[in-house]
Amino acid sequence: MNLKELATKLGLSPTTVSRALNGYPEVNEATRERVMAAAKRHNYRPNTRAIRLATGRALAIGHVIPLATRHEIMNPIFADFIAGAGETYSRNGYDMLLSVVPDESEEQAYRDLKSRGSADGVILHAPRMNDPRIPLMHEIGIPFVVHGRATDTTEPYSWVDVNNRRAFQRATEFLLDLGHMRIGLVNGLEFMDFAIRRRTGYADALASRGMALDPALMSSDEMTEISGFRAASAMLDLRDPPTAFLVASMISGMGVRRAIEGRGLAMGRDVSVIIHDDDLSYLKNGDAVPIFTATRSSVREAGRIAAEMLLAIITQQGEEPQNRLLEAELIIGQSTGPAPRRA
Amino acid sequence: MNLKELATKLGLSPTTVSRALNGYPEVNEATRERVMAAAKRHNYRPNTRAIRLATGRALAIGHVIPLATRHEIMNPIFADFIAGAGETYSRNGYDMLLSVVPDESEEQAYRDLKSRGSADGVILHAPRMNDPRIPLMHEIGIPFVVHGRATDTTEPYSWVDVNNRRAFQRATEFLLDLGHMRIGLVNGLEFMDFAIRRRTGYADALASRGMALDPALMSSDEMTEISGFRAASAMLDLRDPPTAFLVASMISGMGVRRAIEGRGLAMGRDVSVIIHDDDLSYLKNGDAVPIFTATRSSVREAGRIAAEMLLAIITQQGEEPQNRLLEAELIIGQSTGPAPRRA
DNA sequence: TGCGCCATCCAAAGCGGTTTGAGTATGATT
DNA sequence: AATCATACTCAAACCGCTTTGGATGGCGCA
Repeated sequence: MNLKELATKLGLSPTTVSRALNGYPEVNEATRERVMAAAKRHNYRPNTRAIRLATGRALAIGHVIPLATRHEIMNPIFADFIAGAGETYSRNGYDMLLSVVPDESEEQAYRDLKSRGSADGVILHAPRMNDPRIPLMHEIGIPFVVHGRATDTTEPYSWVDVNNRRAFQRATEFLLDLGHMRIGLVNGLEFMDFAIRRRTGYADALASRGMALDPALMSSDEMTEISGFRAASAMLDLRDPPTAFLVASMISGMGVRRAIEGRGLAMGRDVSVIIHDDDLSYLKNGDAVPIFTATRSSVREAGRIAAEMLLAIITQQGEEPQNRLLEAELIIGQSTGPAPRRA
Repeated sequence: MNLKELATKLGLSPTTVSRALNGYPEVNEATRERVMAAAKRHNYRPNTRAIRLATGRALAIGHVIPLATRHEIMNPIFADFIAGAGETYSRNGYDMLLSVVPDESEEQAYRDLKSRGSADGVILHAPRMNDPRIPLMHEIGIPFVVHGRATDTTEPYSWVDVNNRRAFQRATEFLLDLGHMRIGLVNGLEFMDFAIRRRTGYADALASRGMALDPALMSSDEMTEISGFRAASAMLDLRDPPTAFLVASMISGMGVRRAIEGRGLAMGRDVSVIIHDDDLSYLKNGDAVPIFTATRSSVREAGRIAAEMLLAIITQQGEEPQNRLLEAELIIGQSTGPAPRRA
C-alpha cells in the first residue's frame, strides 16, 4: 500500500494525501480525518526510502565502531550508551546506524556516511587526547556530538561528558579524609581522555594536601578484571603498600577485590576501594547497599542526553556548539572505611 | 557530486556511467576504466538513498532491541555479537540498523521495519521458549535468522546456536569424573532458551550416572555478579553443600567465586567451578591459563556466522531454512580440581 | 552491395514520496 | 455584478539512481 494507491482509493491526489498526513494547514480538516482514517485502516506506512530521497534527509544517526583489534575499551559501556541513545532516536523517528569497521577504515567510514548520505549526524565515542576525528568531522561538515571530551583540541565542538576530574578528586579527598595516606590508582589507558582527567583529579587532590605522587602507586591499563588484579597485586606487594585504591571501572574493581581478598585482607576494613561505576544495567554495583563505594554516573543517561543534543543540532542547525557536563555522585558502599592503624 | 554531474563531465549518459561502475558487461572496457578513474578522482559515492529507492532494497539489516526494563539479560553479550555481525555487514555493503524500543512496541517495530522498507532482514536475539517472534516473522514475511533456538517452536526457521545442552552435559560429566557428587547449577533465567538447554544437559549427565536432581542445588536468575553470589552463598550454606558449581556466565561466575572465597574456601581446591564463557572481548577469562575452567564459544563468531547466513538467505532467497550448531570447547583452567575428600 | 548481428551507448520510465506553482470554487468586498 | 482574497485541491517536477527498450554504427557474410 503506497501513497498513490491510497490516494486513488480516497479519490484524492497524492499531494493532498501527503499533506493531510504530514499535518500541513492547507487541507480541509474533514478531508484530513478521512485520510488519516483510511491510512490507519489500510495500515499505510510511508516508505522510508522514498521519504529520505525526497527530503534529502537520512533520518538516521551514525555510530562508527572501529573493530579495535587491539583494545576493546569502549565495549562494555557501549551497549548501555547505545540503549540510551537509541531510545531517543526511536522516539523521534530516527534510525540508528552502526558501522563496524576495521580501525584503518574509520576515517573513510565517516566520509562515506556523509557522501553517501546515510546519516544526518554522528556521535563520536571514546575520544582520545587531541582526537583527529574532531577536525575530521568539521572538514566533512557533518553535525556531531562527542561522548566525552578531547583534551588539547582547540576548535569548539559539542559534547556530553562526566566530570571525571572532579569525581576522582572528590573520591581521593574522601579517602584522604578517612586517613588513607597511600592510595593506589588503577586507571584506564591514559591516552583515553577520561583516564587523563581522572588522573588529574587524583593528582590535584593529593597536591592540595601537599602529598607527593608515587609512580609506584599509579597504573594504567585496559579496564579488565585481569589487569585490575595485576595492578592491585603489584601495589599490594610493595614494601609500603597502599591502604586504598581508586579504580577506573567496575570490572577492574573486581580484579582489585580478588587481589585484596587473595591476600587474606578484607576489602573495606584492611583496604578501601572506590571504583567508577557507569551504572551499567547488567553490572549492578549491588542493590540496597552498594558493594563498592563509587563515583557513579549513568552512561545510559549520557546516551540519551547526547542523542537529544545531536537531534537538536540537526534540526535547528546553525547554532553554536552545545555541551553538558554531568557530575558523578559519590556513593558510599561497603568497600571503604577508615585507614587501618599502622602495623 | 552525483551520477548526472559525473556523466556530464565525462560526456556520457548516466546510464552508461551507472553500468560502468556496477560492472555490467555492455560497456566498453576502455570506457569503464575512464569512468572508474573519474569516479575515483572526483570522489564520487553513489547516494545510498537513491539506490535504495531505485532497487527496492534497503541494504540494511535490522536488530530490534527491546528496552527490557525488567531484565537486561542480553546486554553483555550484545556488544560482541553486534561487533561480529556488523563487521560482516560492512564487508558486504550492508548497514546495521538498531531499533531500541519499549518492550510493548517490539512487534510494531518489526512490522515497521518491513512495511517502511528499512531493512531487508532481521536477526532475532535471545529467543525464549516458544518465542512469538518466530511466527511473527513468518507472518510479516521478512527474512530472518535467530541467534539461538526456540524450544517448542514447530515451524522451521534459520538459526545459529551453541550446543548448550552438550556443553553443560560435558561440563557436568567432567565434574563427575573428578569425583564431585554434589554439583550446584547457577543458571540463567529459565524462560530463556539457552538456559533451558543447559539445565537439560546438566540433568542428562546426572541421570546417565543414575544420580537424582536436587532442587536445592539448582538456581535460576539473571546473570549478574550479585545473583551469582547469592545463589552460590545459599547453596554453600546447605547442610550438604556442593563441591562444584556449573555457572551460566563469566559475570555470575565472579559472584560465585566471591561467595566461595568469602567463606575461606579456595576455588579449584575446595570448590570447583565451571562457567560458560562467551569469549567476550572485554571480559577475558584470564590469558595464558584461564581463571575459570569453561565451556567456551565465541559470541562474536556467532554474530559473524548469523550475519553471513542472513545475507545468503536474502540474496538467494527461496532456499529452505539453514542452521548451524556450534560446539563449545571445554577449556581447563584453574577453577577445577578433584573433589575434596569427605570431611 | 545488402543484411543481420554484435558491441556500445543512450533516452526515458520508473522507485514512492515531497514540494512548487497553479487552478477552482466559495464567500466576502466594493 | 465585478473583484478579490481564501480555502482546497491537484498536476507535474524533482530527489538520484537503476533498468528497460531502443538507437547507432561497424563488421562479417552471402
